[in-house]
Amino acid sequence: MRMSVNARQTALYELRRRIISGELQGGDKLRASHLAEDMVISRTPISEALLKLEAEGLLIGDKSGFTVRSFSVQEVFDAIDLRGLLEAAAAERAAEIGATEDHLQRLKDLLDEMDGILEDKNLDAYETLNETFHVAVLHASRSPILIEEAMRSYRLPFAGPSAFPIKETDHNRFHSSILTGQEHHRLIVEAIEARQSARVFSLMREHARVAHGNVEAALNARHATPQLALVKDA
Amino acid sequence: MRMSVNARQTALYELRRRIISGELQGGDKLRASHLAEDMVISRTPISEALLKLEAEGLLIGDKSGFTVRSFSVQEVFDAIDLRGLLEAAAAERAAEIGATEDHLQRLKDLLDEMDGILEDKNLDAYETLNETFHVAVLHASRSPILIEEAMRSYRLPFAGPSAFPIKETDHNRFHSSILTGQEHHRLIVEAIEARQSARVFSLMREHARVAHGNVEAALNARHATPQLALVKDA
DNA sequence: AAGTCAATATTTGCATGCAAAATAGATATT
DNA sequence: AATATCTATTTTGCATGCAAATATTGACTT
Repeated sequence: MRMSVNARQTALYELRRRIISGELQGGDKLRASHLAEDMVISRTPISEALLKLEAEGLLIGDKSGFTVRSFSVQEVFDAIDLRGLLEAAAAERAAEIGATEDHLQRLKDLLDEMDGILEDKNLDAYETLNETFHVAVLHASRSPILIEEAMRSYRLPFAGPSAFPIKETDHNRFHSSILTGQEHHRLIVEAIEARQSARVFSLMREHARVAHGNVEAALNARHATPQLALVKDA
Repeated sequence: MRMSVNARQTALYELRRRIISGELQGGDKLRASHLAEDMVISRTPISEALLKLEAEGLLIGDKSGFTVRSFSVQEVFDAIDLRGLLEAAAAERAAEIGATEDHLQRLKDLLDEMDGILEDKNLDAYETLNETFHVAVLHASRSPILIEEAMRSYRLPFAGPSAFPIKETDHNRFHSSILTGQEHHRLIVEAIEARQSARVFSLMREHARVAHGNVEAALNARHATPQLALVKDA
């Protein structure tokens, strides 16, 4: 069961995995003592992990004990929009201060690479690269505060830019939402380069909303998508 | 030294206090063992507090040990703008969905109360009420995700809506920035009531920027303002 | 059946012990 | 003087023990 060298990491990663994989359901009460026994480590690193995951927003710590948080559909949408908002602010800032040559080149390279991947229909690889692209936009803002906070918003398993809950269930929709997304990416880089800060703000914010439709589709399909394990049905 | 009933709270609050008050300087390395001895509690609750404060952004946890984080002036501005952005999103949402009668009434009551306080020149009380008002705007959004995240942005001692670093040093400026702020508040409530979401977004975002000037003034005055203790000079 | 309360069993909060890691100090080497 | 090497000291990571807090059971009452 032990997954990494030290107990602290074991506790944090394994616990997070269990939560976002759906192995632990929203509402489940967590017993530090039981978890410790289960992972064959002591309770000390477990408590620490519980505290961290509470700060991350995956657990709710009422007095005496932690409970796995569950999210309403509206909260899922809000978390996605929040990510869009923060990314939009970063893109806006990048346009305002002007992206460095390096940052701009990196964005263009990523665009090209993603184009290549789309031609090969290698959709799995796109998922990863998509997140890389989003992070590259954040970095173009050169604002540690914005970068930090936007990346924090990625932690909820359904909110990050690489969350495609329909990947398994609806291949067509997945493919077409990727095509739309890639179109957005191109416009976003273009707007940053042209220093159109207001425009890139709108573009980026809207770009995140592509995910709304996907979440809805996945929920209708009622397939047990791990990324939506924490979504409570109405 | 022990300040509250249980050691966990003692550790967290006391440690946070020491950081925000400037008692601990940016860059200082924290020794759990020393802190524990100093607060007459064991190292366990100290470690937990360190972890929490790292998640809060006040500490940086490099391998083996925590260091008090310090912020550049630009980072202070960015943190203020981030708060403004999140509050703006909440106000926008409130306008979009329409604030409930209760929320709107609460906002108006707070406006009146603040007016009264300004007439009495009771500026200290204004500080608290100002934050209450901002929180009331957040709640009008009825979005737990937004509320949570915006309030999180208040934690940095210079970023929250009740941070007036010039309160002590420049009474005139303090007073006039409050008057401007109160003007904004009125427009913000008006815009929420009129469901003018785009307008209230701009208003709220700009409202946070009042704080920029105050920070600059306080830094120029070079008085040791505790709220700016973590700001590293260029 | 539902509520009350005592008795019991779990579970947590927190101190502490100890091995391992990190840091600081001292001494030698270039 | 700067660098490297070894040693002594401090500090951390984590397990564990124990009292206090919490949850659970079940008998008893309404």
